[in-house]
Amino acid sequence: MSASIDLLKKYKLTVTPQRLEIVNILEKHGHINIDDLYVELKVGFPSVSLATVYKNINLMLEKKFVLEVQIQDKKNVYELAKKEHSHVICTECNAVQDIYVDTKKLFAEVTQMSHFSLQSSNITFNGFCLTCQESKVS
Amino acid sequence: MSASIDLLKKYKLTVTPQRLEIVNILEKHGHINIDDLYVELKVGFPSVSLATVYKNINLMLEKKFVLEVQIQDKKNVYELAKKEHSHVICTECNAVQDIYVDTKKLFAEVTQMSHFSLQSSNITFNGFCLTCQESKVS
DNA sequence: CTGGGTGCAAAGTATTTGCATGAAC
DNA sequence: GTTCATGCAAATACTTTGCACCCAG
Repeated sequence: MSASIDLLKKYKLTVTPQRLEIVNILEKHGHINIDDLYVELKVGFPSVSLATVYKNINLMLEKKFVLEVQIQDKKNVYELAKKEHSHVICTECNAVQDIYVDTKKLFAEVTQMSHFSLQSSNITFNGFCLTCQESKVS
Repeated sequence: MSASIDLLKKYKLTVTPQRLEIVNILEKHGHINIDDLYVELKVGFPSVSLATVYKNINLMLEKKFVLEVQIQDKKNVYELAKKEHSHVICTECNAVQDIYVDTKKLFAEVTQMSHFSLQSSNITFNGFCLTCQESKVS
């Protein structure tokens, strides 16, 4: 995947096989937590260390092409940065779905009420995904 | 403060001086993290242990009359549960302000888009509070 | 009294750091 | 060749647990 190489170069990070694979795993999963990322990285790099995962994710967070998503009562997950969006999380199976909500009005409303100068928002919804809703009925 | 006593009794928790003070501190601060809570609790109870703080906060979270608020890149803060609301957080001074946003439309919109059956939402905004805006200009 | 709470110390979990070796450029 | 990343181990940070003693009801 040369797209991953380009991404690393764009952000002035040395291209290493481990880094490439981290980007590919993020790409593939959409959202993944540190431990799962580590497990999956081990498939290709059995001797990789958790420290390497942390160091790289932290670097990518600094460069802001990876974002951290906090999920109530669960471990943070990471995703490649793309168009700003919100998340819907399944309480049952932990699935994370991106959702594009128009926050303009909300921003205006909150700005007026709070008198803050707003920079960003974190919006997540919790509930049950279609699959888990169905399996609960049965 | 008998209100705090009533609150503990309502949730079937033994009334102890430490617990009362924790509730009072939460009441007074609105939002506070574990460490600050611990420091403040020590004023009245110099020999209190951090374990006691954790145990009690966890109990209160279970009983759901205290809520945890996750803040991007900062330590979680805790608040007494009240009418559902969102938060605006100052990136500079960490001030947390409650904000009452109407989420009905948002819920409907997101339900339709995601096909999730939604239970709850977490909405936080980040920016600069009035005080910090002013001190940045000067 | 008796059950539950507190405080201490130890254990557990999560994350970061320092450093020697080795890979990238 | 020089810089930077990796992997290991140790250190740090955060949170939970077990247990002896004590307080609340």
